[in-house]
Amino acid sequence: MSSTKVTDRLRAARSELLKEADIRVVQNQALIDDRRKQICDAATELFLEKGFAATTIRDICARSNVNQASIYDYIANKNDILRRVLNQLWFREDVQMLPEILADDSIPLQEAIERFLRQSWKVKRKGTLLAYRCIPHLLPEDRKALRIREAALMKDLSDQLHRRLGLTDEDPRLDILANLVAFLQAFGPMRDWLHRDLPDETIIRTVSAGAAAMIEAVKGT
Amino acid sequence: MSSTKVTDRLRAARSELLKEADIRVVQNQALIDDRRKQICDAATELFLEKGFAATTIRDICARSNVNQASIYDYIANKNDILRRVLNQLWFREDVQMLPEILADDSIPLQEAIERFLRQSWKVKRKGTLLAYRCIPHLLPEDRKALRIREAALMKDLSDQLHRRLGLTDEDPRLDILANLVAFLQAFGPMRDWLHRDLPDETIIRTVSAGAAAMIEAVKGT
DNA sequence: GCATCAACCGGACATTTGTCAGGATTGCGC
DNA sequence: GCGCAATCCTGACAAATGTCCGGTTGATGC
Repeated sequence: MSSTKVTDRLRAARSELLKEADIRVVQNQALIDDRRKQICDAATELFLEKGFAATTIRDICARSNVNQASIYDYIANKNDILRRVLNQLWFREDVQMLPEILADDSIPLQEAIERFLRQSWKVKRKGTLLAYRCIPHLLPEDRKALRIREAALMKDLSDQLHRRLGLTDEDPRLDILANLVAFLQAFGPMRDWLHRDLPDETIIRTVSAGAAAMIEAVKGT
Repeated sequence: MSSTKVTDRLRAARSELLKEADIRVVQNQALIDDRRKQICDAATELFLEKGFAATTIRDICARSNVNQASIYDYIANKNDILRRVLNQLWFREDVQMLPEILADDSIPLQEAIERFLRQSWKVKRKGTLLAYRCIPHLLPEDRKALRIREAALMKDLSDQLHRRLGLTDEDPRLDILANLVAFLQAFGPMRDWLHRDLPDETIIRTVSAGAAAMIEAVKGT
């Protein structure tokens, strides 16, 4: 299981976006991009405030200043908006995934996790929240795409952990650890209603140290 | 900060249920209890399957075999159903809270967490899932009740950890750890779509060991 | 100044939703 | 068998929602 292979699988999984409808009413591509950004920005705010199901097209139109009829010249339907928002916020190209960081052995485990969480919380907070909250509203095919992506990520992550710990044989606990670390990515976003008074940096460092200890603990059987 | 005081605060927080409306149409209390159970059971399933907002009163009536008009003789409205369901599943009296278990020093840290997670996952799985998913749909006052309860729990938990670790002065990281452990309660329920092939016991033990290591790691600065 | 066409929008549609009034039904005491 | 109170349910209402038809506006090229 060479390192390039890992990267390939990751890259493949990464391109596994949710399928966005294409609409051929408006032709000016720059305009389309503009309006879609307006729409998705408004939708993101609203989905986070009120949830997907409780947000109406009218809400989105009002906040984005797009006409209720015109909005269908830019998006196919409400679910299409959710897909676009998730593609933007959850499948971000500009955030390194943890296995990528871990592949560089010059970075200690704890520091790697720290870097991962810091990036993720800074730039993907909303996306994480949205993903965890909106999974039930996705269509089965979209949920499948998500699962494929996540499974590939987990596989690479557990491979990297395996390598880092210098284990020789399989250990099912690695899968659990991989899932745990991924889950911790949601800790900050999901529980910020409870510890809004603590500085993010303190949280990031404590969680990273904890995660590293958790992983190291596997070495001692 | 005596141990009895801790228990008092916990008991107080525990009684902080969400307020259920009382309706004075039907008088037979046994009947009321029966019907409410039917309704809440059906609602629980549906909320988990389709989410709160996407579930209609008609859905609940159909699955619970309660008439669409009669249902309002037993519950006040849709939100009232959610409150009752959460009171049943999330505020359970029959699951020990972690601070209670930790108060008994004869139980090692890891084993205490293990016991907590095992109980919680066996009996509160649905409740946990529901709570995390439905918080956005609660009315502000209900969310406040939840937050009060959770804050009290976190305070006690971090006190117990403080005591267990034998620390002498305050450490803000204890709050974070307390929140982390509480968050891990949701790990099994929330990510079971990804590791359905691993046996629960393996997961519980790995997570508990990890959590214990995470906590111990604080001692070594 | 006019024709053309891309972009915009007023208003409406069919449906679904939460809710409940008021009549129908049931079971019980006598 | 009758009367009565407790429970059930038919059917409806107003409001809200996703969607989009068909007309209007405005800029551009001539």
